[in-house]
Amino acid sequence: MGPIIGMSPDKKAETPGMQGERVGLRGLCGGAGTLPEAECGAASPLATSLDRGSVGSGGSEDEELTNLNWLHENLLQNFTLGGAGGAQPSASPLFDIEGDTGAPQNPPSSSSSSLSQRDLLKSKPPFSFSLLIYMAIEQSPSKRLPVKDIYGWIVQHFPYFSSAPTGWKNSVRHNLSLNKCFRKVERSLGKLNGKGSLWCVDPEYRPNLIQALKKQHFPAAHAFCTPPASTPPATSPHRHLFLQGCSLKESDIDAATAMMLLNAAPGHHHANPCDPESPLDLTQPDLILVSSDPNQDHNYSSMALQRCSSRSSSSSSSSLDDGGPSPGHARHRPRTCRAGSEGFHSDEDDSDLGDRDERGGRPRPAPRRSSSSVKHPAGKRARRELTVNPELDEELKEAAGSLLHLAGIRTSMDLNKRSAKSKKLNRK
DNA sequence: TACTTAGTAAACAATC
DNA sequence: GGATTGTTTACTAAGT
Repeated sequence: MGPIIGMSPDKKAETPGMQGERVGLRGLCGGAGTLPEAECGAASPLATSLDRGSVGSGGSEDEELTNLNWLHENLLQNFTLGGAGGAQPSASPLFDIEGDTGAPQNPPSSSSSSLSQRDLLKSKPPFSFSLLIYMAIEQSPSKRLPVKDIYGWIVQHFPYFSSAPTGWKNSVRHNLSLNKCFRKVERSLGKLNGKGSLWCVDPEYRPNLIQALKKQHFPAAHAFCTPPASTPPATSPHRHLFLQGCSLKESDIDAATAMMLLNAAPGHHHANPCDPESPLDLTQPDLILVSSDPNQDHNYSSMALQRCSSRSSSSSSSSLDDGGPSPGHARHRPRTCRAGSEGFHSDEDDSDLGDRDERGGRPRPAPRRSSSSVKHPAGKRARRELTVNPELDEELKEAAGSLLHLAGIRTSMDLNKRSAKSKKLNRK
């Protein structure tokens, strides 16, 4: 292989702006809201999660309300710039968020922004490819997508990629292959057309991705509670965002996140881990592994949060690393375990030989390059024993109960308690 | 400075 | 045969 010129000149050129964009987009929190379904579900050919929730398993009310959708509907949409009066159907989150001010360095009231909407459309999204893929998959009704549809989703929601060199597709595939968060699912036998496999989010890593999204955006939401020197003009979309952001306390945001995490807690080892219709049961304590309390957050170090302040996208993904199911392994990884999006990898995976067979079913040929480095199979599909801290678990359950109570939701756990209580009363 | 992570480019094989 | 998909390696940039 010849010398690789890291990035093409044009991409290098856009990099400096990226930083600013990312800073600004962290401010969007809407971005969080930008789990695109929040504002563009109507425009998307893909069903919204709400639709899925109601259609999917025909689950109970609890199930629906404790779903990720709950967050979208009750919190994240509040951040959506275009939320009031209907979002622009085809607008990308980026577009929505940046609105007419664009330059994050400028306060919302600034009218000196030189970024036109066209420029914004050409701006690179503030999300890592991992998150983009995650969002795309999560948006799909079946929670699994072929690569092609992932491309499509990304292009649809981030017009930047429609005009970008096709290298990003390579990056997407690269991410899918290397990222442990994504699993390949063979198409059904009666597949109609198309080649390749379907990709889904590994439930085990879903909390990591959610956490990454959260960390990428929620701090920014908090930031919006600090009014700029001058009040945004009434017509500014940022005003909406600003006001909405102020209406939410950080605790509320954490609460929502906790619910997300509860909903997506690892350990949901369904018969088919990628089966979106497999119900989640909040009453199973072992499923709750992630705390909403930063102090209890063993998966995501505060360091990752700090990183988030300066490098949104990267930090979010790096936090995934930190937050891998094997806390404590994230750091001091041997450099041999590297490449692209291996941020989700952990050490034990590196020793997981035969992993590829499980994933793709295709035996890997001998390394093309006679490099001296030891080959480390991706080990992406390694399964780990998830240990649950009982205390943490209990706290989580309590927190979850409180959150659900605040949200007017009764978990089945709660209901069980109540029923038990009523039984006691009845006995008396 | 060393390390980590994300992104990119490229090569290659398999599949459609 | 060409396009697409999936995997892997190598490298750069940026952050810690």
